[in-house]
Amino acid sequence: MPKPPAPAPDAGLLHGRIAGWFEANARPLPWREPDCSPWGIMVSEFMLQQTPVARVLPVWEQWLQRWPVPAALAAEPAGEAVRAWGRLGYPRRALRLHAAPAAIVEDHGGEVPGTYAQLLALPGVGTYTAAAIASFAFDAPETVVDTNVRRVHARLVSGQALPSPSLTAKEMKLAHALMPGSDGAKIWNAGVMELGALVCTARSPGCPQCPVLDACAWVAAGRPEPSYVPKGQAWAGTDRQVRGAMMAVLRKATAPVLPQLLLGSVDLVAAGGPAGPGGIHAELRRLRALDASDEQLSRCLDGLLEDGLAEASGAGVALPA
DNA sequence: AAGGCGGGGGT
DNA sequence: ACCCCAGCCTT
Repeated sequence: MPKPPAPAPDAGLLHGRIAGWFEANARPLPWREPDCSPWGIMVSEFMLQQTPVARVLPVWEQWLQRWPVPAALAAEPAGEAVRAWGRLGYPRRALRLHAAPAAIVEDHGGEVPGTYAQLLALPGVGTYTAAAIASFAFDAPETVVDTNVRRVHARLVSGQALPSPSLTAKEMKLAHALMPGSDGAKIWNAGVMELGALVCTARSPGCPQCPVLDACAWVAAGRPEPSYVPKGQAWAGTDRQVRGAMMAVLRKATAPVLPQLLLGSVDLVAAGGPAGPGGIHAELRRLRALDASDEQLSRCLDGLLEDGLAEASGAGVALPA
């Protein structure tokens, strides 16, 4: 009788090792506590889209205290969400995290829905976030693939230093194939993510601490260099920087801001106002310090209005009501 | 498939 | 200085 080819890799071994490592090494994050609501998990997932855990923690605590259920946030103006978002970055996420509860109230009786398809239909919820909420909040056997998971799979199974620039169908197929039975799905999803975040990091992986070091294809291959160089995002001088500075002004403002102040056509001293640190005046000076052109300032303000991150209010501009 | 969209801490 | 982070949406 011919010997069947050994499955490569031994998924069962990986499941046990990573689950054991996770139980012993997982960070105590509040959205992982057993009593955390699906809403709390959903808020964490929105905030964690491209923002590291350490910066999310304090803002998440404030949001959950202020808006303990989706309906509480849905009842507020969008601008309150944008203001409470603070400096987490990508403030469009705050708009979406404000719009999602409206859809939850409208379509799901105020309760975060529990299926992948229902979640995917919510504003700001893509394939990753839908799978993550379904898995972590509802223990649904969905396949969660984020940047950490992709990197772990690339190394452990594919022998590559880094995953491809964008998620491919082949990667998703591999991720599905590696999933354990539904009993272990949640721990597997969370465990692989945590392994990528704490040990199998992008820059300097802690291979000596890895629970699956002996099974790693990348280590077996001698840890080859990445086959491509990730393209970094420019920052200085970009519209994103200017938009961010304008949003910082609007968050600090307690009244509509005259557009001439944002566009730089009025002298700040002549405009008066409080000069103390931390106020709107300080944020305006930071905006001016970018030395953006009139065209760029105008383009950025128009963009913020277009995006709904700001709106006209009387003679000025303010966060959306 | 590619590009826009924040911001800060680690290296 | 540069890199990276629990991505999503539009073109």
